[in-house]
Amino acid sequence: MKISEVSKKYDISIDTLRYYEKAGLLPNIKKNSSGIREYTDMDCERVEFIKCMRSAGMPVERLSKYIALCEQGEETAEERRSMLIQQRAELIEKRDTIQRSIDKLDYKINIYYNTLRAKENCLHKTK
Amino acid sequence: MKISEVSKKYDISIDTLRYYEKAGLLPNIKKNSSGIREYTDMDCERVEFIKCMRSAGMPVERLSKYIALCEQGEETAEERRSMLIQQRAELIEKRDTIQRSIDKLDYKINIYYNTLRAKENCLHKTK
DNA sequence: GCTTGACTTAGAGTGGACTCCAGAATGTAA
DNA sequence: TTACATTCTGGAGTCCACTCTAAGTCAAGC
Repeated sequence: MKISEVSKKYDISIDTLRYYEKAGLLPNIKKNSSGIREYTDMDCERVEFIKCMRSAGMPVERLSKYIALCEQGEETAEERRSMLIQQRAELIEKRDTIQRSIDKLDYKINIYYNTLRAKENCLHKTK
Repeated sequence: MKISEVSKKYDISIDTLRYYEKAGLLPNIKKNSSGIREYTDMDCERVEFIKCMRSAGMPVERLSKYIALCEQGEETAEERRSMLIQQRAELIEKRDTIQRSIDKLDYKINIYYNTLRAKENCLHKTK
């Protein structure tokens, strides 16, 4: 796949794909004789994983470190696994923080609702 | 309350508190005769709300707009409410995105677990 | 052969949210 | 009263994650 196809498939800009590559998130992308990138299926899977992690806010640098470990082979499996566990813990924290905001918003939205209804009610009565 | 106390209470840096003020998130902070800020209980409540929303990623600019509406009085209640509803929807989206990442991580962590266990098992047998 | 469009690079620019700094004034404790 | 901490202001600097620009290469179609 060429870069524009990958870009469309995953809805990630071409610039961003090249940026990720420079940042070490997509090592070893093959290029044809005239220097044009050719993404393999494995590259695409990686793009998908990156997209998923980035959308949850995992920093590019940490992702880069994780992928570097992947490239080093089996002996880094344990370390990679513990990175993922760590990341998972952070995301759970983040999710819960967001949930608390949602709860606060629900509370406030309800107050507005009651206030506005009370007002309307009041208008009704004075009619 | 003085700025350093507010800073400690909510774990927000003094610089950030002043930055929020400049950005319109904390309008009308009173200052004493020598120009030193004195935060009222209402200011503090606002700081807490800001902290909650910011920790969930609500942009400073939107927060600033919301607070400006608050300052305009009752006739903006409807608009404020719909801003909160909108924000709530975005946070639910965000929370779900993070959940999908967590699910993906769970899946991967499990694969590592199985792989590592299989390896260990193998070592056991060859002993 | 020439244009068009997709690709390449290195490097500069942007936006958001802080974070730090210099220099001045004010407050507090020994 | 001397020293040290805290506050103030305006503005500069930083970090992250892109995003854009300029200048160039290459393949396909007319």
